[in-house]
Amino acid sequence: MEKELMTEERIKRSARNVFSRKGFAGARISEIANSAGVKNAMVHYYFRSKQSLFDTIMKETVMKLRSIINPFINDEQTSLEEKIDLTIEKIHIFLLDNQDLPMFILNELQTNTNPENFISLYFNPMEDNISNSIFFKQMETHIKEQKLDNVISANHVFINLFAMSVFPHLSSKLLMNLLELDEQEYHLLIMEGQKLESLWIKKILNLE
Amino acid sequence: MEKELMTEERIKRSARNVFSRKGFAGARISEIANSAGVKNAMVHYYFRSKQSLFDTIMKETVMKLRSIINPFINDEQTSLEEKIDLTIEKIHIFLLDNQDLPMFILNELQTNTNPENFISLYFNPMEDNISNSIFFKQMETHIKEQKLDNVISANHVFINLFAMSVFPHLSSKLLMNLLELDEQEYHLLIMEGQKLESLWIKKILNLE
DNA sequence: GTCTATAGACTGATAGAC
DNA sequence: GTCTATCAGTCTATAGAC
Repeated sequence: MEKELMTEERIKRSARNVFSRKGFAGARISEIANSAGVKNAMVHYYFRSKQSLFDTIMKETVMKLRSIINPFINDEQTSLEEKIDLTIEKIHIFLLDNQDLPMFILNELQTNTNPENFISLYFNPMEDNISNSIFFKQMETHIKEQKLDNVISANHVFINLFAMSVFPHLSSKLLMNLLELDEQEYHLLIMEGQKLESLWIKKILNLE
Repeated sequence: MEKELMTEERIKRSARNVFSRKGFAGARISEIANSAGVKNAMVHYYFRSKQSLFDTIMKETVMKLRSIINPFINDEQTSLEEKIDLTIEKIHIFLLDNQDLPMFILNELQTNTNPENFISLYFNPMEDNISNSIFFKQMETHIKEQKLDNVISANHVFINLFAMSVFPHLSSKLLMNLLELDEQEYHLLIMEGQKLESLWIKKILNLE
């Protein structure tokens, strides 16, 4: 029983790693098994098939992301300003620990012939719908109050908020090369960037 | 001779499509061949192997992107302001015609065990190095003149400029779902976003 | 639960006729 | 240049011993 949980968890950890580096099609059961220190058959014993192992991993990962984001996105107590800071900070912290996650999600989304089904499989259309969140409504209200609504919409702000927080992690390898930075320098740049992004989004919104 | 070029071009067009949707590992020679209206053996006749077909496509695509970006990145005549507008505009136009390109490049970069080799295979470290471009130097000079250099660096601006122009295309499917927009609405949003991004980058830099 | 052995299906690549 | 046929290798998945 003790060992059972150990093995299952080791396989999942290895699978997270291999799937996010190679994608579903490129991942090999043998690599997942080897890297977990077990034989191929064990992977099938615990998860039946490659596809169901993948689904398990993906569901858990998205769930973890949702559990971090959703609570304060819908918190009525915090201000728009606080939410902006928090979102950017939480996303950065999460992605530093899960560097491969954005590619993991986007990659399989792209590969899938039916993206709508894929998204509805892992996301909850009611809870995860940003347009219905308190955050979104606060943003809309602010834009109207500041009379910015003839130039921007909440959608624009959200897209660029995600762009600025996610893209640096997503394209780290390419950017490190194009900007000629080593891993440490780039890491430092991302940390500095976090504060700047908050500042910029607020500047765009005439906040503070 | 006439037919030779036709077939070769049809295979490449089909390969571009399949590779960017499925990635290298997920792509099938048979799908590329079928979609091009030829038999499997023809793909090998013209391109010898799956890998060399992929390399050909990737090289051509990156070359096309470079040929669009590099000329005005290093144009001494245009101002910093003009370069910002132009970069954002050119990237948007290019990505509208090549929606799958960012994933195509990033995906295979991630998959590769040795990203440095991959990048040096398709990019030219001398010409494509942003840090050495006129654009980058103009940016640095401006930041110093405006005494912004204690808060931002040219690197930050470039990362976010790319983030804002590329990310909306990269994550279109996910964002359309999370924001509850159909293809037309999202397309309109991206077009509006283009002007805003130029404005925002300039606002950040105290330009105009 | 874990192992070895192997089935069964698929895929990239080549040979050879036309 | 284009086709059919087929090989050789790889990979997922299962059967069965322990």
